[in-house]
Amino acid sequence: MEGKFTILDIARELNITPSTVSRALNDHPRISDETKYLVKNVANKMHYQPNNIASALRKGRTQTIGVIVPMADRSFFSSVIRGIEDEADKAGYNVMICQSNDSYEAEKRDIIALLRAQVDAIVVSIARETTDYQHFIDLKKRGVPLILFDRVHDQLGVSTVTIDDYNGAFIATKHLIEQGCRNIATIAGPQHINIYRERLRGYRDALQAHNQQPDESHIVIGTSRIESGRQGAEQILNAATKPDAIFCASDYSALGAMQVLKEKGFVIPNDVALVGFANEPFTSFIEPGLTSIDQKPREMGEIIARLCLEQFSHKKNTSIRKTILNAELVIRKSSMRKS
Amino acid sequence: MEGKFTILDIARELNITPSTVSRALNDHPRISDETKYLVKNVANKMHYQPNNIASALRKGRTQTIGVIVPMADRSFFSSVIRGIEDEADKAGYNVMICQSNDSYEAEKRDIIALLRAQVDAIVVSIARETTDYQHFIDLKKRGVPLILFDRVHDQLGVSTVTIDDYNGAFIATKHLIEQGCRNIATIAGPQHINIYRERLRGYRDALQAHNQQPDESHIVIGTSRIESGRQGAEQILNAATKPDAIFCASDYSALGAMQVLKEKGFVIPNDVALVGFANEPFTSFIEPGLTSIDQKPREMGEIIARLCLEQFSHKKNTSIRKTILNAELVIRKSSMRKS
DNA sequence: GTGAAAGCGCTAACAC
DNA sequence: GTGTTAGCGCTTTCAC
Repeated sequence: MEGKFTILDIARELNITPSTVSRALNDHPRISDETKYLVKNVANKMHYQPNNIASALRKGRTQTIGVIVPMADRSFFSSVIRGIEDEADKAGYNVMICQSNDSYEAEKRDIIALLRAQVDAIVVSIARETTDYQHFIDLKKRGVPLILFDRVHDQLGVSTVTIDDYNGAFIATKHLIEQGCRNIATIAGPQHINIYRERLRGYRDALQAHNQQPDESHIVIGTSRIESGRQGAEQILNAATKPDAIFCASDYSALGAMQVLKEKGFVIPNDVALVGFANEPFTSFIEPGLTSIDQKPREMGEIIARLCLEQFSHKKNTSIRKTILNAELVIRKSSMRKS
Repeated sequence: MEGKFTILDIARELNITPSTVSRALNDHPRISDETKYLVKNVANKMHYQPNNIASALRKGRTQTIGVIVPMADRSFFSSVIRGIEDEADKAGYNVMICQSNDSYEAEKRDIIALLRAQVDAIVVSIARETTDYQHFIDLKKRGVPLILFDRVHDQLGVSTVTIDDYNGAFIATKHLIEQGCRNIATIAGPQHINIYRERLRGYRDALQAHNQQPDESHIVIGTSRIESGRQGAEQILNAATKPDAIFCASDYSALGAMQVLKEKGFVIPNDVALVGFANEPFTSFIEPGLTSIDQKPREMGEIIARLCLEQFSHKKNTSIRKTILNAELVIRKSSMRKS
């Protein structure tokens, strides 16, 4: 009972050929309106469902975009995916999602799975573990359109979509300075990942721009996970000079830091102000609310989808585009020392 | 540069026929080990990638499982998906994920998209808005294997995987009673959804089993969202008798309730104890930690995948299986009145 | 504006 | 144990 009818059935019904039916269904310009009308009518009556597999085989395209994210349960990533889906759906494209779980091996497996599924393009936010980019280079060689977002790698010569991480970190740090903080520490992310490098740079430059020199013992490199935030906070609190603020390159590390600060009896923001990065929903419902940087995930997803669609139409034209969205500071209690 | 080589290339190279190559690649029993070895060797050397589209067209199966969840960014759902992926991957199956966003229309669109993608089975956790089940009936008629999980509908005659929501609610309520609570309110979920009906029933029965009669003004029906928890808590606090505990059918409504309780100056758990449902990660990092019911999402996903694979092999045999997993109480500070 | 014919890459009877 | 043959359903060049 699967796909009961085929274009052949429609053709027979109308005493025309399958080619005409195919063309009519696809709104081919040289088919008369009458034929189109007739064909579509019969198709509807028969509840005809096109067999996309056959179409894909013939056309060599599946109308599917593959997406690999480190973790689908981070609101940032799932929102980006939603954005991609929205735009892709409008153009009749499907989206296939894989999670790398921040693992290099899983990321490679995911790429193979998506190739096996014959997706028309692959969209990736690179796994934390990944330091070798050969699998992406191979992808390019094979001619599969590749688009990177958020956690990107610049030397790959592919289109990327990111937010302005540098500026996000800059305005976050500036905000802390404006709140009167004079010893701003930071829990950064892995420095082999572009976004975390940029965030650290933004932090440093903001301090310098306001004539503060960063205290190197106040800069710790961690990951974007809760546990790493806990360790980072411990380490910072053990430094010679006490911090009065911590800028975290991730909401999750900020959360870990918040836990440690509370456990040790520090009052947030009065003793230590806190800023995270990503504007995950939980930032608004923990106590105190966590000031963070919004990354415009939905918008990002829509842009990514449009980039894919563009590549599909222009075919050869490999115009590489680097899109950088504005980061936006969302102020909550964790950093409000002045009313 | 896509899939450069085909079985024909391998066949020519070895002076055998494509059919033999196909059989060798698929470990057909009647092919000699030597031929298999030879074929696989050449395939490797050529970096041969099978064209699954062609295979799918021929076999009428795509080796893909479609999954529709209300929201992929709820940890519960993303963990279930991870479980499905793990098991599916072992059998060479892909997983295609769609989000209904709790919308009936989106759910119908998702089903069409998955059919268009010609998935071999569809796995669904029903959207909140959905009260008409015709689209699922249609699916069954078309012969597409359908498996429901968590938010299921019993009258559909399909395999389902759920946890024991009744018992989960029962042990949660019992736990509150054992902590000395005598006025336990509840913020339930939409009663047209099986899981929320069961949870309410479990709550009622636990009270009765301990000779407490539920106060009807302490039972409010909401959704599984934060805002609904806020409203529910307001309503319960306005009742004639004051509650000393609230059992929430969702972690998110529990979170909303927690916010309201804190804002009004109630101490949790001493004034009002709180229990949620789902064991979302945030339950462990809010203050106080939220006692909740773990739904074994990973396990659930694995079982779902295995059910799919089973259906693929038995083909016709429509043995319907209702799997019910045990719910597990995870006690945190929000309900600990006794040490 | 429509038809004829070939073929995308693979699989599965049916042969022997 | 391997070859022959046909075809999954659709698209697309080339005709006219």
